[in-house]
Amino acid sequence: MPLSPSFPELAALDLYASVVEHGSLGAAARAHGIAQPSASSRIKNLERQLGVQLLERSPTGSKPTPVGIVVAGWADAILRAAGELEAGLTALKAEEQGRLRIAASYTIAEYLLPNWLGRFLTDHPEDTVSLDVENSTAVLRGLEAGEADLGFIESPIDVPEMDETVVATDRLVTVVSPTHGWTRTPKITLAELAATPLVMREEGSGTRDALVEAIRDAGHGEPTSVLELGSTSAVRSAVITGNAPTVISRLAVADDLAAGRLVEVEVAGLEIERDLRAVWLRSHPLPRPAADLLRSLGA
Amino acid sequence: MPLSPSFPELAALDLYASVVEHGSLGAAARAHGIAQPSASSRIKNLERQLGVQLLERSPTGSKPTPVGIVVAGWADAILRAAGELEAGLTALKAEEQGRLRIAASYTIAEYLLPNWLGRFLTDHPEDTVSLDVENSTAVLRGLEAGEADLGFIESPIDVPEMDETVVATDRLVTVVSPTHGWTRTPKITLAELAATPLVMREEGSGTRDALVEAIRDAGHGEPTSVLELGSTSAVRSAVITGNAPTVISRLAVADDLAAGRLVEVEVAGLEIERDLRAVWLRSHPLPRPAADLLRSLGA
DNA sequence: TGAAGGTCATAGCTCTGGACTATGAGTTCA
DNA sequence: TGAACTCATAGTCCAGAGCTATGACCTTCA
Repeated sequence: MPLSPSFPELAALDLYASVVEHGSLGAAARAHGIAQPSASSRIKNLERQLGVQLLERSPTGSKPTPVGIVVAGWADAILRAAGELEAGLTALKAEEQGRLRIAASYTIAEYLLPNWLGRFLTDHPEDTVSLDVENSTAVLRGLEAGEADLGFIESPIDVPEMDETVVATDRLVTVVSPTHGWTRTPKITLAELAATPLVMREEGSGTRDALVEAIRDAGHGEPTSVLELGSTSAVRSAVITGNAPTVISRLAVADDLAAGRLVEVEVAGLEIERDLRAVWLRSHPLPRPAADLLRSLGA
Repeated sequence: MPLSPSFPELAALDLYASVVEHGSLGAAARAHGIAQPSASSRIKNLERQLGVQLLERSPTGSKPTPVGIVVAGWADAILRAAGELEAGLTALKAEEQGRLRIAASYTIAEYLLPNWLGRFLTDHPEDTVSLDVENSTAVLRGLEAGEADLGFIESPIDVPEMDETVVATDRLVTVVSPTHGWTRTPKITLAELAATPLVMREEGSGTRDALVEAIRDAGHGEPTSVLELGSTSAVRSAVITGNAPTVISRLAVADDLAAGRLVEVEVAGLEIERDLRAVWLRSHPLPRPAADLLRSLGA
């Protein structure tokens, strides 16, 4: 569902955040490299679009109104998400040219790398990072071919000439919307899960394969799907607004769980964990930026 | 720090998300009520701004490229945050006119209510909600004066004529950036925390008071601050980019913890929990929309 | 095979809206 | 009292995004 057509633009929210931070329209204008009257009119326009007054203007500066404070918090969340896109994209765009060349699988690239890179680039402004998103085998191939310095993958490797270290853990979790009956049950059995139609990814997805295998190994046959969707975020949305459970990467729903949009359900006997690993060629000493990045991950 | 000046606008990201969802530019254009060539040029412009090709166009439709898939995920996170602002603001704007009138404290209004309301309004499109953001005493006063049907507060109440139910729990957590030494220590003592300069809110903030009290009660004197900031999000940012710990509401940093931008540190003997409660006047039967909302929270 | 119904891109026109400069009014402070 | 801030208004200008019309390409089906 598209946003309302009169929803303010990112540039306006960004400017507003700066006004709150600096305490004046003029200072925010300077920070954004625009003229003060432009800032003034942009904020006025923002208030018109949102339909509320955000600022108390005075000859000594501008302070957010009570409503403005709440809006500033929400705007901050949007801008943070935008900052991640920017950080991630910078690396994606750098392609082969970065000083630190990373190859990573989808899940890691989407949910973890933008943060890691953002932090890394703040600490090491002189470095540049390039990112390639591929599946695990392609990541390993890229390392062997010398096209990447550091790889991030989701499965254990079996390659003697590579070193590895675990940098994070992912787990498949069973989640439902907060109104679902399972939120009031202490623990679901694997048989119950297997008997319940789920929202699922299409066939061939790694997540789906792992779940099917776990249920089959436990002797409960095949899980059935009530809906099959082509992307993780489509599955998320369907579960939030619908009434069917799904089994999904915890990374993909971490913020939904934190915010209460989704609730995790414990399933007895279902424990699908995977370590997320950094890998690199043992024969080459780890380049300095790569070692710095690993260190900043606490690895 | 402002976003890059050529950062794409929300409208463009929103349109792109629709293209990925519908599989064609024309269909997305229809969903947004614009002409197909406008969508075409907007997406082309988006690709120019981001500097990457997002779509594989063909006479049968458009599919995201590998890069496009990753970008779609990031864009989705931005749009979700924008949706929350929209949901929250709709209620704020409704002021006194909503059928369900809510009064809530800042923390709940900022971090929880947009979700709750978004879900509630999806399930009950015929209802309207108005929201007032105030401190706890004002919330109770609003209920007594009949200006609100349902209140949300962070402290226990002591008013016999009110009913209440716990809808969520907040906890003050000690957090540091992932590079901080404490991430490698099993457990910090309260004395250590008290002896370490912290990033803090200004004096008078509820969070700060609770912490000071806990440390004083344990006989460790007064905590010191290395930096005092006026808003929760400013504290968050300072801890993420800096090297000092803070003690902060878990709700405010839930996504940072999930994404690894911040790490929680356990402090022996520091356990500051508060139940977040819905409250209402016992004398009035809870209006139907209010009861619906509480039910959708699982309360 | 050819017409119908999809896809997307290009061309050319229109006009809105945001940016700028210049100015003025209000407040604080030395 | 004047300098140095604050913000708002007025007037001008032009880039950019929207629209319609059209054409090329592909698939489907009678």
